[in-house]
Amino acid sequence: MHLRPTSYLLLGMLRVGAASGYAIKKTIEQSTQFFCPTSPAQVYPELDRLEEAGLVARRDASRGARRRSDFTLTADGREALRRWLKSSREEPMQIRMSGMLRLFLADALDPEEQRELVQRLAQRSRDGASHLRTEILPVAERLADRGPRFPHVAAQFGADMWQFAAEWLERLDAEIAARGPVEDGADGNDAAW
Amino acid sequence: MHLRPTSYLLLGMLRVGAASGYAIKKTIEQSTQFFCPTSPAQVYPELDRLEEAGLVARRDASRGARRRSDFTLTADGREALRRWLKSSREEPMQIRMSGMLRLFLADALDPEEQRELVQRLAQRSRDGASHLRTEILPVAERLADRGPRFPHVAAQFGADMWQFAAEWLERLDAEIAARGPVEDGADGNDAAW
DNA sequence: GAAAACATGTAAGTAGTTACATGATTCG
DNA sequence: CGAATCATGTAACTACTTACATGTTTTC
Repeated sequence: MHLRPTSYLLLGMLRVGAASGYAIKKTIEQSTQFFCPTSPAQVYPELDRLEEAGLVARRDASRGARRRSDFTLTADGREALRRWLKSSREEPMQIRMSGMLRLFLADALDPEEQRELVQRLAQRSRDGASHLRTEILPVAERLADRGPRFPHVAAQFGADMWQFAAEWLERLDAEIAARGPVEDGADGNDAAW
Repeated sequence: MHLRPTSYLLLGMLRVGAASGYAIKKTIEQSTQFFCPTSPAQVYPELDRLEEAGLVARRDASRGARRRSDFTLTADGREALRRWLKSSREEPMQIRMSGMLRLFLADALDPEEQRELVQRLAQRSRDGASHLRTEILPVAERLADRGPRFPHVAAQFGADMWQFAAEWLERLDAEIAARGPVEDGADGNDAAW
């Protein structure tokens, strides 16, 4: 069976102790959502698939009338995760950041509007950094005390990337401002490519 | 009609002079592929949609028996692009980078293997930076001479982000190395979350 | 006893991919 | 004249999202 990044995410979540589908979904919200968005509607079917493949074991954990399953990694599941992490066949190199496309297309705006756009993108980058620092990092830090350290590493990495982006965009804004009133001219549809 | 980021990408490509579906596809490969992947199979149907919505105008440009269409932005299309760039309703904040997920899950590896992973990710980040600098930036620079400057800005931004990531990961590798032989202990399935 | 959060899922739809099909033209 | 590239598309599939459906338990 073909495993996707999402599959490995679930295996990894089980590995660090999130036992039910619901717990996985919650954990994702507090940790990987910012770089690997995963909706609840993916979690349950994917757990079924993983069970079918023998990578996770389901155990009934219903309490009273409330249906509930707990999952654990099987030896195969553990091995599949390790093998994937060790394989050097990586996904294509991409860095997708909301806002990059707008930046790329900003020539369609007047300089004043360009600055507004760049400032908005810088603000959002600052927001991203601060969200990670206040909401995600503390959780990851607590987790690191008891074992898994890399969720914290990843959160720190993300926060630093956002911070870097914010500063980069602030510098860009200053540059646009410094260039003063337009001397561009290329506002039409100049066939330049 | 609902327009997606891809739609605005096409409008923007037409704006800077890529006239045919094929030209757009080629231009994407040389510019936005790294942060906004778009397959050829998306381009032609999307152009149809944009034409139907009156945002682009098709002009027959067949030469001999070879069918071919050229497109231009209509006033509506131009306006739609500008409106989107000015709207502050932005996509959710995300920074998706291949490799982040592996980093997040790296606790499943032994320290030696963790370093190998981190080194591999650093290498790929360096590759990303150098790809942008050698393949994408020069094209964007030539374009900037004749008008649109932001493709160059975006490429520079991307290259700098990759560079920052590479350096960050190199530091991480050094830290793991400095921590010396394992003192971790949490290799099992400790329910920590 | 109402609201929030727990817990699990399905249905319908969107976005995007891969792989293929077709043929024309240009270049060495 | 064969290969590469130009040029346009379709079919089938995969991944993922949004919105909904359903009921339970805990907490204020």
